[in-house]
Amino acid sequence: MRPYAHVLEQLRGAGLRPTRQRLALAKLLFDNGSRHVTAEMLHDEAQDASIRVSLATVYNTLHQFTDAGLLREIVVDPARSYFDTTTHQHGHFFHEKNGKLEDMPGGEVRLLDMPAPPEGCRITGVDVVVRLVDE
Amino acid sequence: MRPYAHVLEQLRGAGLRPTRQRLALAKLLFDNGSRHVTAEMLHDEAQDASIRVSLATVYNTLHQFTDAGLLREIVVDPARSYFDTTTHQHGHFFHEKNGKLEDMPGGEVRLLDMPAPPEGCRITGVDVVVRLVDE
DNA sequence: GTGTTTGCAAAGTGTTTGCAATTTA
DNA sequence: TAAATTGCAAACACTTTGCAAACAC
Repeated sequence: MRPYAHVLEQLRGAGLRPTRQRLALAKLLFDNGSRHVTAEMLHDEAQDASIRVSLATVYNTLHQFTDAGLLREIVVDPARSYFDTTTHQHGHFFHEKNGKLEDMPGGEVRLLDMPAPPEGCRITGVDVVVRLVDE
Repeated sequence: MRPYAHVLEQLRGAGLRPTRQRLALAKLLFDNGSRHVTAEMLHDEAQDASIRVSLATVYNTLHQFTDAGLLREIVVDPARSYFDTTTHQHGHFFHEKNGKLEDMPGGEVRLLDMPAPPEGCRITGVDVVVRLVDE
């Protein structure tokens, strides 16, 4: 459980007003441990919790939180964007059958023999996705 | 340069007739070394080479080639799908600025301390993408 | 009050699909 | 000739945008 004040602080730091919608979405995202959500999943969840918020605002909020460093966008599925509440470097298991995404246990993933990046380029992130099917 | 007969063979093996469109696209894809293309890129290229082929057919062909094991789909950009002519396991550098994708040199990427997949699951692929920006 | 944020509906983007015409074997 | 393939345009799913109304400070 992340302390609630932390989010308020981060929002302020990013110049984002703590509106009803943003606070409610932050609560859903950060009060339930490590999470991996799509815009639609979060929107449905808000509806279920009787939080009135439009899908457009959910999209905006997810991107604003990502820009503020509260979320990390994970690209695994060409059809939709996932957002991860765990922002430090770590790998993922992706279940192709049902679209479920989960953190790989065991902390940071390290690569053996990582080549140097091309001349003049800086690494902004290393994504490791292990794709799974039921057997 | 992959021998041309190889593609014909693979197409036949997958039950795909070697049509004018498929052969022309195969030529563009496999006669120029390691390539990373989107449907639109390949379509434009075909146009430039005066090959009449519709975008829908390019999409179909890319997926048929992928199912036949001639291509590998790489998910790096929520906005579009990339297809890689190198099908064995290897990592990628992705230039966020211009959307260029390139193979990481040095052969297969190995992960340190890879945790076992969840119970009852089989690994179908390991994707490693290093994201880059110019500095 | 002033500037930000929201919600709606419309527009946008990449991709897929239905179906008649064409092509392959 | 029978079955597969193509091309077009329409349909699709997800995401973004324009703008008036609502809200935060």
